[in-house]
Amino acid sequence: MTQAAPPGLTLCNNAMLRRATRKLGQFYDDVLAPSGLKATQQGLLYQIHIGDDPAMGAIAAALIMDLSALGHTLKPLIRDGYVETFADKDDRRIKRVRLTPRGLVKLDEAMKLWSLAQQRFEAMVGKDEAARLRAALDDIAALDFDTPPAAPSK
Amino acid sequence: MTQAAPPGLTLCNNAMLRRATRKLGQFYDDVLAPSGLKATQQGLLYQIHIGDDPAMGAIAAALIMDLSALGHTLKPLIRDGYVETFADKDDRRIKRVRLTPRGLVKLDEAMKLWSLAQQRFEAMVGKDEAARLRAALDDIAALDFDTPPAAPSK
DNA sequence: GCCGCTTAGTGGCATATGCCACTTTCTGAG
DNA sequence: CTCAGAAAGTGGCATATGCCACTAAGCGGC
Repeated sequence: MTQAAPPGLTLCNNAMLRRATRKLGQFYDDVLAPSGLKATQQGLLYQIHIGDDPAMGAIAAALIMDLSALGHTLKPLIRDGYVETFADKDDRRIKRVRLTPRGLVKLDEAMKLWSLAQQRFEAMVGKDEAARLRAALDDIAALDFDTPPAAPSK
Repeated sequence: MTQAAPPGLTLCNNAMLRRATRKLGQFYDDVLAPSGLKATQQGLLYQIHIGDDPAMGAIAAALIMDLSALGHTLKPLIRDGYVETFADKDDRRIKRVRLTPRGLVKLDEAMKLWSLAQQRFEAMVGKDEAARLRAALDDIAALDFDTPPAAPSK
């Protein structure tokens, strides 16, 4: 099943985005299951990995997610010993995050599975189409919705 | 800020999708805020509205969401008196859902705000681009990931 | 009519995300 | 130096979503 959405539903950009996210999320989660990580967690570990002991705020900004949401999402990963935090040397307000050796191993394991999911997905929609899609999504992520309809001076 | 994602991040189709969903979700939620509904709730009310006393399973299938997740999401809406459920006359396993008069009024109110969000968004990315994006998302939603790489007979 | 299989939901548990109210630190103006 | 205001996180509360184990109801086959 999983038919094309009924005309009425197909019109809302946000609803369609969420719908596709649920679908794709289930797929990536399934493939990542053997690692015990969810796709969101794998993504978060990766984000931390490619950063240089990133501050929580920096991670949240990169992923466009609420700082507190990041804090919550980080908890199970800390609990399971994959990541650890430590205060910045110069600014004690800042809390930096890094992978533990165990987290690094787990990320490696997860990345292999991620590759499979990624490849399977791109084999179905086509590499070009996937790239186009990611570009479109990145554009959306970069939009500036602030300006209330009629933007004032500042 | 909200920079273009660092190269490394931009590669995961799933991560990019979630990231864009968070961003767009915040926008639609903001615009819908005056109604007291979240974009997800407005979407759910709408889905129920355009259906003919849809069964929970039907709604879940249309939105590609877990049946139990739908049940949970429905609770606050029932609590607030926007929707009500009733057993199907012929099959007592089936629980149908419909808007209450109050829910209908609230949906009308929310749809007006939704239109604003929708228009503002499409004004920024362009109507065509938006339509193209929705089509791509619908395609993803329609994919069949079941077949484990090498699909056997049955 | 009875039994096993399937279908539709429910409840509990866990993660994903957000917003808001605070607390702790920093910073800059005077 | 001192204090108001900004910046970075934390905790609590609420919704969004999923998976799994169950329960209740149809459906067939014999």
